[in-house]
Amino acid sequence: MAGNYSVQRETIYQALKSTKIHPSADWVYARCREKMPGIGLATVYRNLEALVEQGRAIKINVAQGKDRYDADISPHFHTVCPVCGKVSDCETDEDIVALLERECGKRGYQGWSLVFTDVCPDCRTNK
Amino acid sequence: MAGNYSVQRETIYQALKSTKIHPSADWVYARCREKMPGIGLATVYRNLEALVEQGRAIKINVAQGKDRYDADISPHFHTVCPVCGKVSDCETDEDIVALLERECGKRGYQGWSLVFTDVCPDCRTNK
DNA sequence: AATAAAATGAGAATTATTCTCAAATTTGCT
DNA sequence: AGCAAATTTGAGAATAATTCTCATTTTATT
Repeated sequence: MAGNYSVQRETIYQALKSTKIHPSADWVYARCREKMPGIGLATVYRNLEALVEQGRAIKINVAQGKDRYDADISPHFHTVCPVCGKVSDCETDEDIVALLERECGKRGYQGWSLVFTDVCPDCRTNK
Repeated sequence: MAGNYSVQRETIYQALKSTKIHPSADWVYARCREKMPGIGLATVYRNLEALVEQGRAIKINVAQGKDRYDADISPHFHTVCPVCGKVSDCETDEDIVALLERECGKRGYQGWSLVFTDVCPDCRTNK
């Protein structure tokens, strides 16, 4: 297999690793442009997908339109704010992780995703 | 509060209740047009959202673009096929449900969603 | 260094969803 | 039942997110 590396891809990966906000493609694009003004949006989309395929990132699908990405591939839970769509990490109970991993294996599934709904502090305040 | 009823809304709800495929808006649209040829696509989108707000349906966010809806509002798990995006119900372990409900309450969250990744039989065959 | 393979940037194209608004339906009242 | 106010509809335009195309550049292989 040839290829599999480009300056852009690593820049994108670094940008993704640098944050815990579970950014969308356009956030990553803006971040990358600071270091690499010529980078294209399509390149960002392409490489985020590539990172997911390579197992270096995960994609989180939530309402509010945009797909979100996360370079933290360890098994963990997320919350989504039903008002603004913000995705956050939340306390991840290791016993539940173990249970889900076991359940997943038992059923022959490839993975799981546990997402809680939680109005975020910002949206709770502005209400 | 006035309003809150229309022939269209009930037709859309019936269409959604009639299937277990967790359809997207366009599927519901096509289904409704059989009984009500003049119905508009925007009406379907509007009412699916309304049903979710009323707690009569849930929205399932998965990759592959389209949002999916489900008139089954009982707590249950889903699988998503990473190849074709199909959403299915899967065996829902009541002990895990109870655990997640408890965890949710303990944390003050409003709800949870547990989705497993599983290549569906069709995609397993065509490979 | 030469060649093949893969990735890029730009913008066009596609897809899903939301918005706008005049007309129609439904609701609440008398 | 009849009427006004409120809500909802259908059609198509508008928006937003993502994917595609393709000529050029970068990376990998010899």
